[in-house]
Amino acid sequence: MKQKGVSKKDRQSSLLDKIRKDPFLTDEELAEFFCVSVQTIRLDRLELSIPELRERIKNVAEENHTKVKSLQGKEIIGELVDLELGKSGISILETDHALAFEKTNVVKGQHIFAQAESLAIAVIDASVALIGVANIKYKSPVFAGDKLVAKAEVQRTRGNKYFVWVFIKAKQAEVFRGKFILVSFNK
Amino acid sequence: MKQKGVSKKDRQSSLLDKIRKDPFLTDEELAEFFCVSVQTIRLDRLELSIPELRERIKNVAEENHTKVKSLQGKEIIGELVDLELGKSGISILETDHALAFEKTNVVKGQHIFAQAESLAIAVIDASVALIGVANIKYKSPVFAGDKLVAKAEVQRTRGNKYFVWVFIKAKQAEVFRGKFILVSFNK
DNA sequence: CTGCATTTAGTATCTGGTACTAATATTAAT
DNA sequence: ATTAATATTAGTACCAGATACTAAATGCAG
Repeated sequence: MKQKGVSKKDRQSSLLDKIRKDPFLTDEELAEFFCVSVQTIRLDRLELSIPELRERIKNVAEENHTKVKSLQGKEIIGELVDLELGKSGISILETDHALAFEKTNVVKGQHIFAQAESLAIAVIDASVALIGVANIKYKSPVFAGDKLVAKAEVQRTRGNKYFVWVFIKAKQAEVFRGKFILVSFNK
Repeated sequence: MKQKGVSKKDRQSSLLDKIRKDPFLTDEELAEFFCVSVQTIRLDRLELSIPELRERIKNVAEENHTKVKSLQGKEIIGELVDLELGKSGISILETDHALAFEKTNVVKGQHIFAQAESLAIAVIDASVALIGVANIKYKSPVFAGDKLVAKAEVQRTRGNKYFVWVFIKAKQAEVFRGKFILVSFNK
């Protein structure tokens, strides 16, 4: 049951791999690659229930289309629910497994940090502020599903420097606190 | 030059919008929506140089396919160039405008933080570690294009807790330092 | 040599189009 | 109202990349 080197089984598993790596290949290109006829590729796809090129492309597009949306929605990480420019702000971040470590379900610190930082920036005015120094403490781990409520308060300003405290709570408990020193550039 | 309500111009700008929002619509569906013939839709697309459905889907897919790849490639943010598990590690992150504020070209703190954090985790072993506490200082701003070299060192371990220092330099100058306290879960 | 799996070939058909030609509104201006 | 320009619709031929189906050719193993 062997031919010029590769059996049907080998070809099929290799086909799966090939298509997984590059879903943009036509049957014709695949046929050429495997040195078989187009019909053979089609039979293989049928047996492995791999959809046709157009379906594959559509799947990739659909998958990531929704992903991009959710990323765009997070220009400011978390939802800004209150804002007094130059004074204070509140944002809420609904965490989920996408933000957490797979095995432990613990939300990655960078997301918590990003929420705090983006809120701190929003309070001053995102477009022209920059983080100078931050002093941060994670008080306790956050688990996927927790709703994070971040409060930012401008402590004081000195010239073009802003000192902003951000506290984040999940279920009443404080999980994060940090001081952000922001420098404004627009005179 | 007006018909049952909508002029050509209105229809076309509305068409642009419609397709931008949902690139997965066929000419037929669009024709039905606008109550015109399929040919009219095709003329409109021609005038507005909107590609056909399959091209649109392909574009979405391709765009996000590469995006997903680069995100996957950044599971560890920055490139790991040296690693002694449980002891130390070095990663390099080439920054660009995508990581920076548009107007000021200053790299957002969260990316620097993410590099440091992911390196700290990598040194211990990503799969089972978690950030407990971090104490961070941004020493000076980083500009898009700067190459960030992060060094991590495990200072000491106590039980399942690891104390890791991370320093990041850009052009010899230290731009970041932080202490990460990691807790390992796998006994 | 026989028999079954595998591979190849070929035809009809489908979708969602392009490219092109031509006819038919619609409407503004004279 | 008539005419000219604009907009819309209709219809045909064709294409890519397939599916679905039938049939023939080629292993290759027992």
